[in-house]
Amino acid sequence: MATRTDPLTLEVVELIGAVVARYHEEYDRAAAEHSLTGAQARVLGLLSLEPLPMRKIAVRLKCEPSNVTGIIDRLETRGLVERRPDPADRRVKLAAATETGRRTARELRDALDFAREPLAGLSDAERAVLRDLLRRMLGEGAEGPV
Amino acid sequence: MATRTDPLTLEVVELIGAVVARYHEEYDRAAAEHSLTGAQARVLGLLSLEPLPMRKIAVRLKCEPSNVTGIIDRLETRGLVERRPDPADRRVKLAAATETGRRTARELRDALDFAREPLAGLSDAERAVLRDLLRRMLGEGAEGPV
DNA sequence: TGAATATTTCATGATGTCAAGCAAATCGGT
DNA sequence: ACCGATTTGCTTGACATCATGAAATATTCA
Repeated sequence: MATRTDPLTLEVVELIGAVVARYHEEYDRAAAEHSLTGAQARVLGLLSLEPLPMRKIAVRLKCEPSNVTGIIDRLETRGLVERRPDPADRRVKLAAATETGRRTARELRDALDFAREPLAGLSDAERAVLRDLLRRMLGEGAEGPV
Repeated sequence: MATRTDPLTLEVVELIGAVVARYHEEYDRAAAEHSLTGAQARVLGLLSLEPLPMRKIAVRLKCEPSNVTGIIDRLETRGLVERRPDPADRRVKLAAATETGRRTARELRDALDFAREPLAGLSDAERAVLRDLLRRMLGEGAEGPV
């Protein structure tokens, strides 16, 4: 069994650190091209799929709801998102991407090279192996993707 | 060849997103146990290996040097880091971890379960495969680890 | 009615950028 | 070798974003 100090494990951990760094670089770069911050791009991506109450956005982002207020404020100011009342519960405000917001989110997804470029060098079989290893690494506790 | 929309590639990208999220959770949690922010923990980790000029810390963090000033200020206030003059160049200030800082950095590394826990389920052979796939994913452009 | 929920506001702090400033090193022309 | 101009390293200040926590408000639920 591997201890945490064996060279192979250490190298894998280093590589994962490099993947994390690379992921953020790409994400922030793509966001910046649309004058968005990473957090704004992430929320816009969520809302481009479906409107969400503020509270649920906070859960997805793992942050306080009061924080989400500001992020949505800034997206709303730029016309990418709008607040709608929830007909079922008047306490709730649904944040929804506008048409412009959905377009921006699509462009952002397309610009995110992290998906294609680094994986392009791997064959289908290798990608399948990678998928299985990552799945097992993340274990059962990892339901929802980002 | 895989397009960016084939289901396998998409799942791998999702899994990588999950790994990134998990990595940060673990890192920030470990840092918070020592009342450190993620950025502070990262800098302290760097400085526990060797003293660095402010400028080089900024390069490692990919941020402006003026930002590093504040981070080092806060670490210095808590006695984890000290500024020393560089004998070779009097413009330069070397940030160095104090004895307390090195101890904190060591405890932090030990508390970082991301290294052991998720990888513990993989055999040596599987870890080797994972290493090779990650290496190829990152390509040649990925010299320095985090 | 009273407790719980959803959102916002306010205060505060960490992190990030950029522009401006100072001190020290380096360069180029004489 | 000298001296002025530029460059380099760091800090400061102003400002925006992101994050937390406490308090206020409105609405729902028991």
